[in-house]
Amino acid sequence: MNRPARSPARRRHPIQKRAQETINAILDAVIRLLKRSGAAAITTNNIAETAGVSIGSVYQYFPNKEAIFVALHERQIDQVDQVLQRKASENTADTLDGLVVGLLDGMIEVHTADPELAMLLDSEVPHRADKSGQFSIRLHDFFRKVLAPHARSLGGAVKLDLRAFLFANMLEGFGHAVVLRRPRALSLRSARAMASKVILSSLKC
Amino acid sequence: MNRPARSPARRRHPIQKRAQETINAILDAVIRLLKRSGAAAITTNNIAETAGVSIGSVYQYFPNKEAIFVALHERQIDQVDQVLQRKASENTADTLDGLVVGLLDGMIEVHTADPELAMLLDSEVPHRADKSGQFSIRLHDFFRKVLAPHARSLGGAVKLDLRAFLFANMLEGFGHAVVLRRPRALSLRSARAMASKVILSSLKC
Amino acid sequence: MNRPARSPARRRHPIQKRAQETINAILDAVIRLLKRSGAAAITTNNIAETAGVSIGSVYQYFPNKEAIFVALHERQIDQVDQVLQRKASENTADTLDGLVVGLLDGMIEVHTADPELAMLLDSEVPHRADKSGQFSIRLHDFFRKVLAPHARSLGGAVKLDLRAFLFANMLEGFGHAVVLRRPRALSLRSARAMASKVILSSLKC
Amino acid sequence: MNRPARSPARRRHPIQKRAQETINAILDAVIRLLKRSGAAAITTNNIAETAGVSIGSVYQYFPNKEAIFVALHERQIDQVDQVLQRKASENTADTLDGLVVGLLDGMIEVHTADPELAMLLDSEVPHRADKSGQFSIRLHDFFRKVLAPHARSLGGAVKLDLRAFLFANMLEGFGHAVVLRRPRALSLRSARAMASKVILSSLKC
DNA sequence: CATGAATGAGTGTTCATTCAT
DNA sequence: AATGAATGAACACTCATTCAT
Repeated sequence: MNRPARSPARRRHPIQKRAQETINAILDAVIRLLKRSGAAAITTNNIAETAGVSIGSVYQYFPNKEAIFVALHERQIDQVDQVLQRKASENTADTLDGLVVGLLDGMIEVHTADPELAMLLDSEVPHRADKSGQFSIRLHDFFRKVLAPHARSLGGAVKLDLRAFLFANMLEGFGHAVVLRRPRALSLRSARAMASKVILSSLKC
Repeated sequence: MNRPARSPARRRHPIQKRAQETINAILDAVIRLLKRSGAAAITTNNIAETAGVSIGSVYQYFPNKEAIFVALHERQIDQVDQVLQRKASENTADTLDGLVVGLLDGMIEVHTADPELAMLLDSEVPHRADKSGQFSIRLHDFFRKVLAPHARSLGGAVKLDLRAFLFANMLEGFGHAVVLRRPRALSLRSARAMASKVILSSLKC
Repeated sequence: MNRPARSPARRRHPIQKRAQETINAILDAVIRLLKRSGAAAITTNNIAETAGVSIGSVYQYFPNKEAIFVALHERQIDQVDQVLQRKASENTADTLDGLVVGLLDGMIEVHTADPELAMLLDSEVPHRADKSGQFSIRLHDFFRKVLAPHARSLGGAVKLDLRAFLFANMLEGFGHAVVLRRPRALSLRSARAMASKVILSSLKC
Repeated sequence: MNRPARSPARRRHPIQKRAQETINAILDAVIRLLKRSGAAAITTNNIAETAGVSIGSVYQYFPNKEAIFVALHERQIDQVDQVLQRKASENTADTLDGLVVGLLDGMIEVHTADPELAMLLDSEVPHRADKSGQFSIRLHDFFRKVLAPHARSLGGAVKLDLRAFLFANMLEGFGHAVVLRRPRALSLRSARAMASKVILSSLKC
C-alpha cells in the first residue's frame, strides 16, 4: 500500500521529534473533542487548548483547519495500512484461507481498538469524497498485490482484479459491521466466523 | 420498514400541500448547493435564496440548520425505503434468488439515479452517527421480515437473524460500491452479476 | 390628575367593548410574559399568542411594539391615578395628617396589590425618559392641588410648590421602598408608620 | 461598601492595564451611543465600532450583550461607592449633621456630574430587578455602618437599622429628584437645603 | 519558534411587520 | 375584522486566521 508523495498540506517536514509530538497532540486533541463534544465543538482554538499548545503553534504545522482533518484521516489510514501490511507479511507463506482470515482479523482489530473513533471519523469529520475514494482504491491495489500469489486458486489472472475489488469492499464493510453494527444477539466470535466463511466462499464462487 | 414516530425536529406539522412543497424546495436547494459549490457554500441564507423562499420561511419549517440536514437524510432514507418496499412486493411470490436480485437491483437503482448525491450526502453532509446506525438497524429489521418466508431455504429460523444482518450489510455495501467505487475496467452489468452471485452464495453457505 | 389628550399612538378609538377587552388581553399578556419569562421573552408574536389573539389583531390596535409598552405604562398610571383620586376624595374633609396618611396608604395599596409588577414595569419595560418624567410632573401637579386647601398649615402659598414636590417624591419613593425593599426585620405595619411620621414631619419642618 | 466576589460575567480577568482600558472604552462607547442615538442604536457591532475595537475584542471581554449592560451598571455603582466612601471618610470625625449633609452632597455630586447619564442608565439600559435591589441593599448596609458611631444620637442601636433603611431610600430618592426632576422654579441650592433639612429631621423624629 | 490578543468577514437566527385570504 | 404565513432587515455572536511581541 504505497503512500502517494507526501501531501503539500503539511507545512514543514517534521524532522524534529518535538514537532511530530506536537502534531500528534493536535490530532489527538481533535479526537478527544470529537468524542467528548461532537463535531460542533471542533474549533481551531479548541483544538489548540485541548492539545495544550497555542493556536499559533497549530498554524505552525497546519496551513488551515481542513489540513488538520486531512492529516487525521491520513494518520488513521496509515494505521490501517500498517496493520494490514503486518497481517499480510505474517500470513504470506500461508494458504489463501489463512491470508484472508488474517486480513479480516486485522480489519476487526483496527476497529475493535477504538470502535467509536472509526465511526466518528467517518460520519462527523468532513472528508472530501475523493479522499475516501483514494482510500478504497489504495485498498483495492493492495489486495490485488496480496492476492496475486494465489491467482491460480482464484480462477486466473483475469478475475484477480474482480476478486480484489470484491475483497476490498467486503473487508471494509465487514470490518465496520462486525464491530459496530452487530446485533446484540450475535457474538463477535461468531460474527467473525460468519464473515470469514462468507468472504472465502465469495472469493471462490 | 416502518418509520418511527415523526421526529420533533420539524417545527410545524405540514398538513398543507403548500408547506410540503416548501420543505421539498428547501431540501432540493441544499442538494443543488452541495453539487454546485460544496458543503462550504451551504448557509441558511443561501439555502433560502436558492429555494426561492425567505430565510424566515426556512425557520418556519426547521428549527435550525442541523434539522435541515436531518430532514434531508430522512427523505433520502424514505426514498430508499420506498424502492425496497416496492421491489420486495414485486418479488414477494418469487424464489429467494429472485427476491435477492430484485432487492440488489433496487439498491443499485437508488444509487444510479444520482450517484453524486449519494456520495455527497454521505461524505459532506454532517450526519450524527446514531442516525446512520438507526438506518442500518431498520434495514436489518426490514430484511428479517422480507426473508422470513424463505426461512427454510436459509437453514431455519435460527439463522434468519444472522442472514438478515449479513444481507443488510452486503446490500448496503455493494449498492454503494458497485455504482460508486467500481474500477473502470468493470462494467455495471458484470459488477451487478458478481454482486448477486456473491450475495446469494453467502446467504446459503 | 387630568390625563393629557389621548395619545395618537392607539390606532382606533375603542368604542366597542370587545375592542377594549382585546386591548386589555394584550396588555395582560405582556405582564404575564414579563413575570413568567422576563423582558427577553416579550415579542409581538409571543404577546399575540399569550393574549389568545392573532398577531394581525395586535396590529389592529397598536401601530407598533413600542405603543404596547406606552399603553401598558399608561394603564398602570391610570390605576395609580384612580387610587389616589379616591383616597384624596375620601379624606378631603380631613385634616392634613389624615390626608397624607390616606395618600400614603393609597400608594402602598397600589404596590401591595402586585409588588412584582411595579418593579418589573419599572426595571424591564422600556420607558422613554420623558414619559416617567411626565408621570412625576403629573404627580407633582396633583399633590399641589390636593395640598392647596392646607396651604396655611404648610407655611403659606409660597412654599406650597416646594412641599408638593417633596411630597410627590417621598410618596413615590416610600411607596416602592416600603413594599419592595423593606428589610425582612421590618414589618409592613411599622414601615408604614415610620414613613407617615417622616413624611408629616418633613412637610412641616 | 464591600463589593461581592467579582461576577463571572466577565470572560477574562483583566490583569493587564491594556485590558481594563479596552473594557472602559467599550462601556464608554455604550454611553456615547445611548446619549447620541438612544437605546435602539446600541448593537454590539455599533459598540465595537464606537469603542474603536473589533467586535471580536468585545466578545473577548464580555460573554454577551447583556453582560456589557451589567458591567456598565456595576461601574456606575462603583463610582457612587467611591464618592460616598470618600464623603464618609471626610466627615467621619464630624457631627451627624455634617456627615449626613456630606453624604447628600455626594449623592447630588454623582448625579450632577452627568445628569443625563444617570437618567438614561435608569430608564433605557435594561437592568435585572435584583441588581438594583442589591444596590439598595448595599447602600442600606453601608449606611448602617456609617451611622453606627452616631447610634446614641439616633435613639439607640435598636432603631439604627430603621434609620439606615430610611436614610438609604431618602438619599437615593432625593439624589435623583433634586437633580433630575426638580421643578424649574426651584434652584439646586434651595432644593439641596430643603432635602438636607428634611433628611435630618427625619432621622431624628 | 511560541504565544495569544486581536481581527472582522461571515453565520445562524430572530422578530417586528405586512398583506393576501 | 380577524388570521397567520410569509417576509427580510437587522442582529448577536463565532471562529479561522494573523501578527506583534
